[in-house]
Amino acid sequence: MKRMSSAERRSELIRAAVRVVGRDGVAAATTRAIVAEAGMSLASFHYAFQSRDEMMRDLIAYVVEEESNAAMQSLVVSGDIRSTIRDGLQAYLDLLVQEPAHELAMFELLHYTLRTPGMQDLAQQQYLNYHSSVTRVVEAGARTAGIEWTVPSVDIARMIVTVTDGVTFAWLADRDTDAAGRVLDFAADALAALAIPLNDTSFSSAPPVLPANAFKETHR
Amino acid sequence: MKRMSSAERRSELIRAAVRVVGRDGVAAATTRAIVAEAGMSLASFHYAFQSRDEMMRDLIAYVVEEESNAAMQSLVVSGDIRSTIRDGLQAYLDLLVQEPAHELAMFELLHYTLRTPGMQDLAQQQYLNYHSSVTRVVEAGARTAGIEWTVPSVDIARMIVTVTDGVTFAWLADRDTDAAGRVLDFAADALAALAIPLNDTSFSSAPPVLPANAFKETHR
DNA sequence: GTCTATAAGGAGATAGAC
DNA sequence: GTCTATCTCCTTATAGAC
Repeated sequence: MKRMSSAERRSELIRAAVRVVGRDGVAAATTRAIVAEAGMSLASFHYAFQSRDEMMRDLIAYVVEEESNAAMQSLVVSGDIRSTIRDGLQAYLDLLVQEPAHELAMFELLHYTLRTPGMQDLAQQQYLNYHSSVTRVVEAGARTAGIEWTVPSVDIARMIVTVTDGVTFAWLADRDTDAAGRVLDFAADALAALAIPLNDTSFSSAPPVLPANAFKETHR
Repeated sequence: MKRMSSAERRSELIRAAVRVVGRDGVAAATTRAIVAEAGMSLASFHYAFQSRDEMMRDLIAYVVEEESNAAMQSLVVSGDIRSTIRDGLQAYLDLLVQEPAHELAMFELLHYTLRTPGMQDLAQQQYLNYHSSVTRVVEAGARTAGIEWTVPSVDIARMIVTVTDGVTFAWLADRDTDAAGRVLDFAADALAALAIPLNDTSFSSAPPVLPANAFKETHR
């Protein structure tokens, strides 16, 4: 294989590992499977990384970063707050149905961090990241829809993550998309009940502007 | 080791495997680890089971059955429906905090079924079981609390499972018990809003009786 | 029925030629 | 820097003595 810097090689290996994990799962992501996917020799792996665990740490940091970015780039405001929430949740469900292996892989990676000694901190970081990303989306959504949350937005975010995680797990098991949709209906109603319209007559008139879109993938 | 019937040996191996999976995870539950836990020789394993996968199938059927039973045996009615729901959810959270490895193991087993070819049906069965167990609890709870659900009870059950799964995952990652409690507060409010009091003047007077307790573990 | 010993293969990691 | 060949360990599964 041609020469490349250690950094290049690490990045190519990580991207190969992401594909293997997404397709076949964490357990199948052996060093051999990863180098085969990347078209490298086995020795190159250990030239770039000291160990498989070191690579896994980097891989997890990489995907968490990627997902947090994805969460921010898609909130389509659809009139009232209830529709906005419901559409955002639906967009996540669509994503899940379209690429189930990806969501399953994210759960498996979390399990890996929870089971691997010395990596619990990474698991905590992973959810801290999700929750703060979704919090930002929730706050942007409130401004755009002209509402105010009656509970802290970080709690709203946690509820959204709770619902998407729960729906994901059940759907992965039973593939009942209609039932998942009914749960999202319920969640959207319940969350919208925590919003109150901003009294926008108290100031001039211009409704609070700000982001044009954010939401959709919710997280992960 | 002393002689025992094949059935006995299978059951002892499964119980040993449950302990290993609960303590160290699915990946650590090798045939060697299991027979060591059970105090048997490696050959005994393959005398009782044709393969490790066959044992895993039996193990999963065993724990699913166990959990479904557990769900039914604890609903403490605490006055109104909102408190009943909240207390049931809290009991589940207490269980999670007390024995996190157990809940993590249940998720890992579901992943195992989702990833193992020819076992997807088991995953479906697993959730069908949970949902129907919780449905029965939800219906019993309605009768005891004298309310009626405004949506099918199987949907109520699915929402409860969604919330407990989602809360479990986030808690396993960040161990934020207070935040988990706030999500459960919200869930209890939202679910209680789907109940309407039964007009118990329409019949004689005796409120619908029935079970003395069911709930608490919710599922799993 | 139950054991010890071993087969057969896959894993992570490394040595050493180029 | 990159490769092939190999080391060592651990896995599931089986053969064959008792």
